[in-house]
Amino acid sequence: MGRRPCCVEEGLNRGSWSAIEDMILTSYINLHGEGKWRELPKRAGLKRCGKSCRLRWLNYLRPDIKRGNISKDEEDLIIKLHRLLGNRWSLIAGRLPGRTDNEIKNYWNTKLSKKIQGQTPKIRINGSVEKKGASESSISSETPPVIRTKASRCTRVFLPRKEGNEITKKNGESSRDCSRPSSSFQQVDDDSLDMLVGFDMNELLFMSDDLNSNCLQICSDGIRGSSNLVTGEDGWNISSWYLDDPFSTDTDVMLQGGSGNEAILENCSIDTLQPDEAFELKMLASFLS
DNA sequence: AAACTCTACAACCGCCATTAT
DNA sequence: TATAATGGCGGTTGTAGAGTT
Repeated sequence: MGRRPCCVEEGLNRGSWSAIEDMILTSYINLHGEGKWRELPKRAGLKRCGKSCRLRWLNYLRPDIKRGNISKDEEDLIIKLHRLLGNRWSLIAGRLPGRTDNEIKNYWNTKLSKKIQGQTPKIRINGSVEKKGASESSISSETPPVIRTKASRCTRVFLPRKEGNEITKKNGESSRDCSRPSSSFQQVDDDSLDMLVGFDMNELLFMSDDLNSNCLQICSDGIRGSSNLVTGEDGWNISSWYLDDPFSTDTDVMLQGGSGNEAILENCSIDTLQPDEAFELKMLASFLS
C-alpha cells in the first residue's frame, strides 16, 4: 500500500535536459497544454519522469519566464516578502512576474541570505550562535512575524472579483496555484514592482494578477525545420503538429492561455483565515504600504 | 598549467494537500 | 470513508564554470 514512488522506471534520463528534450516538451505542451504530467513523457516520447517534465517546464521553458539578472527593485521586494512570508518561495514568486520560485530560492540562498546575515547580528540560542538558516526563521524583536496562514496551500476561493472579474472555475478545469505566475499572467513593467504599495486588505490577500485574455505566445523558432524526430504513444510528433498547425505559418504560435476572466487567485479563501491571522495580515498590509 | 575553491543554478527528492475513484 | 493518483512545494544536491592559489 502507499504511494507509488515517482521516477522508479528504469531507463529514464536524468540530469540536465538536452535541447532536443526541451524542444519536445515545449512542443507537446504548446499543443496539449499543461497537466497530466505522469502521462506526458510517455505521450510525448520523452524518457523522463513526469515530475521532471513539470519542473523543467515551470522553471525553465515557460514562455513567460523572465530571464536575466534580478533588478534592485525585485531584490528589495524579495527581501520584504521573505521577511513577511518566510521561505514560501512560490508565494514570493507569485509577486514577481516572470520569476520562478526556484530562481528566487536560489537567489536567496546564494546571495540574499548572506547579504541579510551580514546586516543582522547573529542570534544566540542556548548560548550558541545559531547556524545556517537561523536568521531566516528567527524572529527578532524588530522584524514582523512571518505570516503563516493555517492552510499552507490555498484552495478554493469564493471571492468576489472587482468589476466583472468573475470567478469562472469550471468543472474539469485544472486549478491554478494562486501563487504561480500563470501563462496568462499579464506581463507588467518593472515599474510595477511597487505594486504592493497601497493595497487594502483584500488587495493584499488577493493581489489580483490581472488575467486579461492574453494569449500565450509561444516561440516556435526552435521547432521550425526540425525533422520528424519523436513520436509519442498517441502518435503525436513534433513535425506533424507543426505542419498541421494552422498557425504555423507565422513565426509565433499563439495559443489561448486562459479564458480571460479567470481569477488566478481563485484558490484563496479569506474564510480559511483564523482571527489572529487577519490581524497579522493587517500588519502585513501596513508594512507594505 | 594544474589543482583547488567558490558560486550559481538546474535538477532531484521527499513530503503533503488535493482530487479522483 | 478509504485509498490511490496527481500536483505542488520547499529543502537539498550535483555540477559546470569562474576565480584563486
